[in-house]
Amino acid sequence: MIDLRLLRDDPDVVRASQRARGESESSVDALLGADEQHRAALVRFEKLRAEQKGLGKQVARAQGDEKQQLLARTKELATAVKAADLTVTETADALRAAHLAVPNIVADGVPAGGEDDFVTLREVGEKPDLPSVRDHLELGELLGAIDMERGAKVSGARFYFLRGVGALLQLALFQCALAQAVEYGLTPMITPSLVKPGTMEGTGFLGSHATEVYRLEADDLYLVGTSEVPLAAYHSNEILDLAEPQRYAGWSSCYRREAGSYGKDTRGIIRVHQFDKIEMFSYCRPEQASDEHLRLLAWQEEMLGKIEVPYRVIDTAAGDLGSSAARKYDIEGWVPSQQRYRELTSTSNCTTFQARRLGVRYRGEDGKPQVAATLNGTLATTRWLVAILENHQQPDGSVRVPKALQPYLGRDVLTPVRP
RNA sequence: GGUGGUGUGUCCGAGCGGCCUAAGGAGCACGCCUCGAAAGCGUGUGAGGGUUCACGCCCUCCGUGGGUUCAAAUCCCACCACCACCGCCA
Repeated sequence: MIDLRLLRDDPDVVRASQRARGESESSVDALLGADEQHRAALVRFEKLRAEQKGLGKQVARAQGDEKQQLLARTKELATAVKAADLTVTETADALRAAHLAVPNIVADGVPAGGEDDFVTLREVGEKPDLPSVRDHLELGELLGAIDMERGAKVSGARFYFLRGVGALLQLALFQCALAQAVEYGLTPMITPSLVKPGTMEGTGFLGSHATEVYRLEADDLYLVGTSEVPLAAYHSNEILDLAEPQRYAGWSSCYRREAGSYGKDTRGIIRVHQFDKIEMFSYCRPEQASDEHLRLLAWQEEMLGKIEVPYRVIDTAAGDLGSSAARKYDIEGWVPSQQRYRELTSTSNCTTFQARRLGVRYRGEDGKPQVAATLNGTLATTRWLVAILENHQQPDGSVRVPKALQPYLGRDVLTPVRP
């Protein structure tokens, strides 16, 4: 949710942000109107309520006839108060709905436009020169590392088994990532994969992402699509000490319905219903957020360096940000079989947008609670295996293990289990 | 799954229809005392919102959501969490 005070003081900033996203400005005016109506309703209610409380005290003291007269008046008042209260509730609900409909204000410097209007900040690493290219699934099958066929037999399309060196490789990658996180002072976390509706809603994933989310109807719980959800809600309705940013690295399985992506990336483990991920999450003061964002990005690049995969860093355009983010950087790794870059990480600066909804605050210099800023960024996912396998493949189908992962895997090359 | 109990401010804890504008204590902050400290004494001590140029005034919040009443922390209903015991499973 955006800051309503900012909206009242400077609605044009919000309108400009909407234009950059390619979204309608009418939602801004709807929010302004809802805010005004709500405040008017509040004033009316509070006036009546104050009168009711005052009279209530007189009733308590009065006797006989006087009491009866007072009771007659307070009865009328009670009806009026009830009606005014109902109006407050209604306008509050309308305000909330209008509030939720306005996405975060785009940060200065974010490229305008849609999905294809990103700006490439840099390209790093040498693309491998491969005489013949096997894709990750072919390699995964040769190595006995990925079993899509049985994934489909057991669970359906877009499910898979990681087996043998595949399972070990993922664990090695994740342990490596977690070790880096710990080295930089992040608190490692293993988080719940099922969350309550309020948690899912509070983190903003029931908005435009709603169709992406698995819901367990019998228990009214949701499967998370990222540990960002439990990590963001972890400190909800708390007042934190943010002298230093509080940083976490959450390890969880992630579940996505991938509705509307029929036919896209149907081969292999690039787009699947379930995968694992280590997600960094940071709570900090708003004025530190953009520095913190670059810090998360640097840590992601360090991890990419460790798996020795060529990548590019892109500054996502406003129209492709998602509602919570003010700015988003993606790192895309080179996928030789597709001769293009594919998203491996994403880091978002949500400024105060997410924290406001979740009630995450800190004490400012004056001791008053202020809304915190939140940021998140990927540190490793199952999809990285695609880039690792393909970029380090050798003509015989074996795969070189990046140096940084060797200690965690206990070997420097993965060899086919069948020719 | 069943039965019973509990849920109050930073914490402990009283309150069980109307001076609750939430007692009392602890903690914390400041001040006095002191060479300094402890003890003691005094003062203050939550969040959100509305309104106002401002001082201030007002409203909401006693697990959550409903309800009863002129009036709810207090009564009723539902839900949630925690504790205890029983059952079941490992």
